[in-house]
Amino acid sequence: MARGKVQLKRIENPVHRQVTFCKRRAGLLKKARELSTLCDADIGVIIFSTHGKLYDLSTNGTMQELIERYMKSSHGAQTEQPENVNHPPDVQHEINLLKQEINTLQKAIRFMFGDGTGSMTLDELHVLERNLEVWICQIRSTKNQIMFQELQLLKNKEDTLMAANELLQQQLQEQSSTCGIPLFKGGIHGIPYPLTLHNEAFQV
Amino acid sequence: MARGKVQLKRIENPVHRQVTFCKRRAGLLKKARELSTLCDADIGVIIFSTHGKLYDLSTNGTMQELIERYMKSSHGAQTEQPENVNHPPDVQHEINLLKQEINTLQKAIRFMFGDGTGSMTLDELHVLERNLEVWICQIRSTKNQIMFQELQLLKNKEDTLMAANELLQQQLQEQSSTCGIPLFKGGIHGIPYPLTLHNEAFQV
DNA sequence: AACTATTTATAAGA
DNA sequence: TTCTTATAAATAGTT
Repeated sequence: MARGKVQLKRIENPVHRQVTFCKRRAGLLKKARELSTLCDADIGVIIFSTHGKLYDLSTNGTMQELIERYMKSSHGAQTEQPENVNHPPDVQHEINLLKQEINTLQKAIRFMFGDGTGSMTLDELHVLERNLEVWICQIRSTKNQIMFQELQLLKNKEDTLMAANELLQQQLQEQSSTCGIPLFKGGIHGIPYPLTLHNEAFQV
Repeated sequence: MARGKVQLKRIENPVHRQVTFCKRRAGLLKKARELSTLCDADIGVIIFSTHGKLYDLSTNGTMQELIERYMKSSHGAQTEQPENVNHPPDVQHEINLLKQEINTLQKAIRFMFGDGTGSMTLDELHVLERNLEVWICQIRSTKNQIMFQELQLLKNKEDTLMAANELLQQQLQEQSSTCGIPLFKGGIHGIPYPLTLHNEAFQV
């Protein structure tokens, strides 16, 4: 783009091509980063050079995450052969509702980070408050579920350990009575459950 | 890049942001195609707009193929590191905290939209719950502020209207006593405050 | 969507 | 490779 117009075809001179590749690659990645920053977009760029060397960039999170998101979204994506699909009105309505919700959420997140002033209307705040309450309920329910599962897990562990303990005690007892060697002063019965874990984590 | 330098940060005006997104997205994809053509490179670009809409381009073959090739090559790739170079440790700490928070928020939003399953740990859920509670408090406070302002506004309006009423009544009275024409049967005093608005919106 | 005044990117040269 | 610079391209603000 300077000192001469460029022909839009493969550069045959390999040195020239390599130099251009470096420069334009840097330019492309810079543009991608700028677009991401300015417009709050999530962008990934993958470049394989002629020689198969990989250069990549993902502006938010890892490329893995972006690719996963891509896999989920790619049905009917705006793949650069633009076929502007006109949705039927009911679908469009659904879409509009979702967009509105996303918009509210974005505003909400901005609201949360400090600038809390004028950006949201009373109605939006009201809706958001309701949503957050529902959200908290879901979270509490999920927390309970998780804690319950862990509790069960621990109980199972406890049972297993108790059974193991009993077995070990029996074996010890047999051994000591066979060999005539008491293992502890006062005999084994002074320490009723030597290996029992007294777990009190969930006894609140 | 024209008619004024651009600040490298999120464009707050949503209309402006959308326009810039369209223009620069087109620019980025064009650059990608040019680089691919000129330097015989294999390039893929994935763009998610703020609203989650997907735009993509892959210059040779399908994006699927490119992604597969990426998966194979990505070990030790020339990944563009977001200048994570020498931050002082305290700054790095701050950055890490923010990244963690962003991560939690992203998970949270995914959580909220249905898939509420295993993605979040108990600790993350706990933190999120706390944050949401704080958030709700802020929202309630903002709502109160807004409502209080509106209340003041309405009271002022009421005062103004009452004063206007009184003035009008006086004028009517003078007029009727001057002309000797009673405007209503039973005289004006039968309707004490004809123009008073009985606003009960905030008397809950 | 079209128009420009400017900024940015970069091709060629050093 | 890196820098410089003339020029092509991209695009911010405007209509």
